This record gives sequence, structure tokens and C-alpha cells, in this order.
Amino acid sequence: MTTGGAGPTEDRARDGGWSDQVNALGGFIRAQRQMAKLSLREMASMTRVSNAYLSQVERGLHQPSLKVLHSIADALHLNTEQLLRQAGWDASTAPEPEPRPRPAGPSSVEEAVRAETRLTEEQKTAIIGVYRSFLDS
Amino acid sequence: MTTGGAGPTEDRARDGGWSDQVNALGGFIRAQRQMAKLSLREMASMTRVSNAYLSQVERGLHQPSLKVLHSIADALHLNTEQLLRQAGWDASTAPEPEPRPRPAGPSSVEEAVRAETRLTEEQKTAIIGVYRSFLDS
DNA sequence: CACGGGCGTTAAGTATGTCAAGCACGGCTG
DNA sequence: CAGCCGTGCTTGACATACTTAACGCCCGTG
Repeated sequence: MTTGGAGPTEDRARDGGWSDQVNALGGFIRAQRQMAKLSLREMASMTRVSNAYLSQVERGLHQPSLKVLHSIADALHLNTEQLLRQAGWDASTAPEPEPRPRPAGPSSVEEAVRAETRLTEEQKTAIIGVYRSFLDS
Repeated sequence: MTTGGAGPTEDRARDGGWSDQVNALGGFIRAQRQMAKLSLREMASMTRVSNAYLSQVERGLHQPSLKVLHSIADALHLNTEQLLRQAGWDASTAPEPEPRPRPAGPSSVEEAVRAETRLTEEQKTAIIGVYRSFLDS
């Protein structure tokens, strides 16, 4: 292979756009790393992820896991959400805000839930259902 | 309700921190799924993730990838950030302290849950996660 | 000149995520 | 009773994340 340095990255994606995302993420990370004037090995020791793998991630060859993404964000002092946006993170599913005040009274779990006025009846039933299913598991 | 096996399957985490997180995440997902009245297979077909794997994730046997997490959030109409919080996405990296608005006063529901000795810590975390997700929806 | 020593990249190995089939239990319906 | 569906769960094969040990290159020395 054209080992060593100047490899022309002639990698074509035959996949649906996933690699675009990963590639963008990688580029972003590499840019941030270089801006912070860190070498792969330095960053590797900070993140406890191998330099080799970091290299691959930066070139878009792999999609890193949460753990790794988190470490990277940490080492680069980035906002985590930022990084996640760069990873394939579409916004979606926006629930409608429905504020509802009023506190409640004390007691056991079920009573407390039932007394919680900010919840709808459906929500109360749901939570209690979960609670019970945990109890008899 | 967790029918079928009725297996005790007392698989306690002896691994340390890792499984706590994953377990809480799994509990949260399972809770949300049951609330949505979905079976594993239904959710599997919505998320295009196999029912088998979903089962394992819900029981904390595996840490799902971003793709999967995203599909799940989508299928359950959850806010993605919520899910990520439940996945081991805790504090640490907080360059900008973002004071989460905690408008509601002391919640008796949370206190009641925490005081419920028949629940494991992961179960408590899951229930409270559900509860909060309802509150600020 | 040779020699360390830094850099990014590669190759081969191990761990872990993910899937397609099939199992065991239980609820029905005839 | 048998037989079908519907659960959730297990297993064994494969794909992908990730590691450790190299390689080739470039830049300082002595």
C-alpha cells in the first residue's frame, strides 16, 4: 500500500449517508484537536483511548461509542451536546410544553403520585404501573 | 408484566459503576416502553432493532450505540437529551455551569420513591427519571 | 552519517454490539 | 385435551468498536 504519509484518502462510501455524518464528526474532532495543539498520542493519553483508534475516528472510519465521545469532549473541553450534534443527531420529537403548577401531599409512592397535580391521570396510571411491575419482579 | 420466565435471574452487578448506568438506562427504557404499551417486538419493528437486543439492553446487558439509542428515543417520542442523560451521560464535562431550572419545589413523589426499600437503586432512578420526564415535558 | 524521538497510519488481535432462529411459558379457542 | 398466538428470553454466528505492536516518514541532535 501507499504506506506512510501522504495517503490520498480515496475512500468512497457505498452506504447511505452515514459516513457523511461520521466523516463530518471526524473532521470536527481533528480540527478541534489541532486547534488545541494536541498530538494524537497526547489526546490518547488524556482520553484513555488509543491513538490508533482516534486516528481512525478522525478520518471517519469508525463511529465512536458514547464512552469515547464523552472522553473526547472532555479532553477538548467541548460542550457535549455540540459533539453529539456533529455525530448524526437529528433533532426530532418535540413534545409540547404543558406547564401545570401546584404541589401535593405526602405519603407512600402511590399516594404521592396520585396527589401530584402536575401529572395527568394517564401519566399517574403509567408511573404506578411501572412501580408495581418493579415490585413484583 | 415481565411475564414469561418469571425468572429470578438475580444478576447483580459486580462490575462496578458501568452496569449501574446501563442498568438505569435499561430500566428507564423498559419503563417508557411499557408505558407506551408496546411489546418488545412492536418496538423492535419501529426501531428496526431486533427484539432480542432490545431485551438485552433493557436488562442492562449491553450498552447500545448512538444509532440504536436514537431510534429508541424516536420510537418512544422521547427527547433525545433525556435518554442520553439516562445513559451514562452525567456531569463531568461542564465547562459552563448550566443551572437546570428546577422550578418545582421539593417533590414528595421523589422522596416517597427514594424511601421505598423494596426497590433497587436502579429502579428508583428509572422511576424518578420517568417522573421528571413527565414534569418537564 | 547514524541515531533517537516525535508524528500519523496500518495490521492483526480481542472485546463488544447486533441479528436471525428457536425455546419456554402462559392465555385463549375449539 | 390439542393447537395456535402472544409474550420475553437464550444462543450462536457475524459485524463493528477498540487495543497493542509495529511501520514509514520527518526533524532534531551528536
